[in-house]
Amino acid sequence: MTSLRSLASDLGLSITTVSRALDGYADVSAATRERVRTAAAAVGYRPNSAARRLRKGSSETVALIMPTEPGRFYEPAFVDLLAVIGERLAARRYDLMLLAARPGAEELAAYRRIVKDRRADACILVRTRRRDERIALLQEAGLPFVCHGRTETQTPYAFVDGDGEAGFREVTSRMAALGHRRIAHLAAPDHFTFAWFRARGWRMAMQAAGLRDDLQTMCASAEEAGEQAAAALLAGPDRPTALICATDRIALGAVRAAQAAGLVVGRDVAVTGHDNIHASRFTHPALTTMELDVRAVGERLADKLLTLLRRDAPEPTGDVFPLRQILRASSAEAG
Amino acid sequence: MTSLRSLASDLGLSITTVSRALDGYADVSAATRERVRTAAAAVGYRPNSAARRLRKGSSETVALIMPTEPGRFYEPAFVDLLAVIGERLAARRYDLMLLAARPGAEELAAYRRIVKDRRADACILVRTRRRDERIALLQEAGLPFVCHGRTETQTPYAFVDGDGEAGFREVTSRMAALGHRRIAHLAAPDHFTFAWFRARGWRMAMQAAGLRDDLQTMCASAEEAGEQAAAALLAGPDRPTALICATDRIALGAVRAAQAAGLVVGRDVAVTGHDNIHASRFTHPALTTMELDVRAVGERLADKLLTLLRRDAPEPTGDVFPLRQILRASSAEAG
DNA sequence: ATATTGATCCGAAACGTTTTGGAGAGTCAA
DNA sequence: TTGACTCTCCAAAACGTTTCGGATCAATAT
Repeated sequence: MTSLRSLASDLGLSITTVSRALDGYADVSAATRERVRTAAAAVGYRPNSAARRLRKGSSETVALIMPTEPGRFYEPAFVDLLAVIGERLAARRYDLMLLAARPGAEELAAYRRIVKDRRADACILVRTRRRDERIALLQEAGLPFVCHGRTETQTPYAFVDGDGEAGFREVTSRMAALGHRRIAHLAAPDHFTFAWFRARGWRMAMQAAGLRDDLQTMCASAEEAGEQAAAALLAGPDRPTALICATDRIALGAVRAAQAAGLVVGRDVAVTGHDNIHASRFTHPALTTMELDVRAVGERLADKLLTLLRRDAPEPTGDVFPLRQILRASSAEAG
Repeated sequence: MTSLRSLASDLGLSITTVSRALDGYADVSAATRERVRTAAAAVGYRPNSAARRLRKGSSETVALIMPTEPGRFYEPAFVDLLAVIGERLAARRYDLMLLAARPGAEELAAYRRIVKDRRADACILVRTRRRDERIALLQEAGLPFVCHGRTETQTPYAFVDGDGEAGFREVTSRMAALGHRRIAHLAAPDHFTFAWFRARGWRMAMQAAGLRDDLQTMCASAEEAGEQAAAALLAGPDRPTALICATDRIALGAVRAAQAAGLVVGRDVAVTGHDNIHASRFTHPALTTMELDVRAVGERLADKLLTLLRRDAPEPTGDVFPLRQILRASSAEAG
């Protein structure tokens, strides 16, 4: 707990000078600056964050509010994302504050509190929806933020997202090229932007291949939901020969439904997912899927936020990352 | 940004009185206390946290440092745990600060920084190891903390853990009761306390059943590692008929190894895990496993921490939660 | 009548930092 | 000699809260 005061008296300087020396003002001679800095380093001085925040009026904190669903919140590589973002922010002396709130009123209230009390200098939004009230709230409040995922809005905003549309276009046209004709899409709820883009990619590929694009069912991104949805599709009149699932969790359910229907996945029916969750490599058969570089995404998110936090804040921009396709046995393209 | 000052002048009172009224001191009459409180509620006054922290010398923050492995950090229901803890702490106006650090020197340095700079009033430790330097560091520093998981130490400390020993004793003796004689244990690295307890539970059940307890292999808690370890065991001279895996991820690998060896899981060989990860219900066959009540654990962790943070801090205590056994087809007991 | 007590209230200091608005000393030019 | 300018440095205010040590006044005790 060495304070600026004790440092100053040790050095025979004023508090002002020590403070400014450490902050690198031109105000203080190079000699004393060096002297102050070595002394500060020697005693391991680090400014008291509460005092600094009080004085500067900023919190040096970035908030991330997890939308916790009534059941469970599941985001594929969320923990890795948190770790990367946390590291990156810590390097610039920003704290990462984690909050949890149920989507809806409680969630918005949490954001409003952050704005009103200046609890954070910026926010990270995850699980963005096509219509996302959070965006407008933060834009009006003028609080910098960056989204993991896109939303539908006119005003520019900062985001990082995976290119689900291209990814699903690619996997779908691969299936078409393999000779599949009835290729169904098991979509996640389309108020989530990611689900909308993936469905769009599938549809575009179907149209490009001249195939009917009405074999689509929507279900929650969970194994049970995927199982039910797939069972219904497979029991229908025109049984699909390929199931393009919005997420790996849906795909795991679909695999089970197919097996329950007596089909051999990878031979009678192809199944593909998205996320490359750990289990996807170890199901039987292993799941064809696609993957985002979480580290790259996390770093980009943090970097974007940090630039927004500078004084000369530029226009926010969005980045879309390509997906890496992973071919496995469930789609009969590889072993 | 209503301050105590504006509130005071609005009410024609001093800052002192308003502050004390809000804090409920007996110092101020019931009438004015009520008057102040309604006024504060009306304008939505909330004390500036930086000022409060500066003055009180506490940070009103709880830190959680994720040990990020060189590869990836994986903790079964970590996100849910975070959400529950975050909610619970927020109700008492504590912030949850999330940091990431690689285990070892970097991690310890992070804890030291928290201690030295008083960045947090308390810590939550996850992934505790049998020999855990973090414990001693925090105990010496006198910083309150609570562990998710146990460690080996003489001094009392606060923890919440699942009763892995009982859980594994139970599943192992169930296997023995079903007639299995060569029951192997695929253990996680035994510097993790959880792995050590699970191995112990298995061993005790084996001895109680009069079976040889040397069929044990250690491997990382990942599918690949489990697959290799299981493959080796199954290729050995005395092929085990049951594989008790320390984690579901290991079990998923074991299932695959068994299938690769031409065995039918659930008939030729039983496989069980721990965690009840999402995928475990949707593998083929579904995985027998066991589960901890994450919400209960998270709430208990937070509550323990909050009591430690009171002035009259009592002796820290530890709680062990029972595991719920989940019988599925992989162990040929059900479904 | 005076001292004592209790109930309310308040002024001012303190927490540790950043920043404003100079002060003092030296240099240079006129 | 004076004025202007530069280079260093610093005193003091401010951020918004909590808390210490009274102050005021009425009621009660002596």
